[in-house]
Amino acid sequence: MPPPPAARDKVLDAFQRLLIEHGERETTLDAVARAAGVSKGGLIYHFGSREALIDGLLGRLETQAAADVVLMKGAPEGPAAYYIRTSASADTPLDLTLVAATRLLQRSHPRTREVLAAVHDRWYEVLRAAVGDPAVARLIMLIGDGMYYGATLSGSDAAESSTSSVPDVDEVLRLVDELVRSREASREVSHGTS
Amino acid sequence: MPPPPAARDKVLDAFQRLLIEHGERETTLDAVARAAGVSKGGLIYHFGSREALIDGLLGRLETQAAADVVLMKGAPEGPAAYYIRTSASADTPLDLTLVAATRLLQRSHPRTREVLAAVHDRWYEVLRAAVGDPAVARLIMLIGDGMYYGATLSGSDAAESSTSSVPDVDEVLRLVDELVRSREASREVSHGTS
DNA sequence: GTCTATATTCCGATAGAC
DNA sequence: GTCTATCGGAATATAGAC
Repeated sequence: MPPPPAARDKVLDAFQRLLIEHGERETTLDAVARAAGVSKGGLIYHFGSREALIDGLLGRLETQAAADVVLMKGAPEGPAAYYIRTSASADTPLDLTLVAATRLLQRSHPRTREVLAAVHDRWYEVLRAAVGDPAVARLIMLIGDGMYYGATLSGSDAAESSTSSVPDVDEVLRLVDELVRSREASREVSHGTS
Repeated sequence: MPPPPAARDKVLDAFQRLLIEHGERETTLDAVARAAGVSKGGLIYHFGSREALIDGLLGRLETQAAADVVLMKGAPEGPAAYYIRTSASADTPLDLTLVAATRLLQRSHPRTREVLAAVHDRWYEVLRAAVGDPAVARLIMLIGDGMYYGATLSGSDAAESSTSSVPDVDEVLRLVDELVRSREASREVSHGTS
């Protein structure tokens, strides 16, 4: 398999960047082509339509997410800490693709939502296998998702939150660890009950 | 003060609905006017431009959020449980406005992000005042935000999650309660240390 | 493969009747 | 206050040269 054409990736990069910085409305084929440094005709050669561009973005998301699941499973600090820590940042290639895809969310267009939900579910499966308790696994997902949401609210420049409602990652990890240990302790007391 | 004109609210309702169901791109002035049952000229009379429509939406969000803060402070189950519980649903008037505003998020347009961040910060202040520990308050916010994010991923129709990664609200509340009590216990042991 | 030029549809906003 | 009609510009997509 030959190396993938660089132009395709440049176009997808520009597509993502425009979605994040200027929203769906201003992300026209013209603007994407200009930002990618190609002509509109050149863009259309790689992605035959606007829909094809979205498909390309979702395909990239699935690839990057699959690679992330591998990293997550093998993370030295464990999948839970890995998930929370990576959810706090918003500047890795996967983060950019994820935020860009979120900008395309809408009810009448199920594909984007389906891919996002599928990726989400795969992360959950890894978490569930790592921590025994499904309820705790779900809670860890919620915390990670909350950090991800907060990262999209602040403008990735950081250091501009009005109050100190932005949490520190290590602080969060400490609390989660505390909860997990508290749960294990309470299970030892009444092992197998109810 | 006379009762506010019904047409304005009908237009804002349609604006929100279209943003949520069809995204920013398809939410044109034409489509909003049609969905609201008025003509384009009639819409423009109330909102002189597209920007004015967005301002109207953000103004409504601030009003509804302020009312929600009052309810949150006086909630019988406490602000923390109230916040988590309301974050799980996505069909109250406030939820609709919030999700619609989220569809307008983009870096180059700071106003939407500022309003969303300000609302977020006010909720945090109530939480912080209710639970003593700021770290726990931040964690509760994260969990609520995570539930909100999950609610936007599933298509509000519910009952269609591929795996069982969607958490139950009461289960989450139980875990949070467990963490709060575990924290209080550990503080009694070493009160005021480090 | 990448470009320019063009066809067609549609959007936001204005003008002005009622 | 609410409507119809319309202008200027922009968006998607196609045709075809290089």
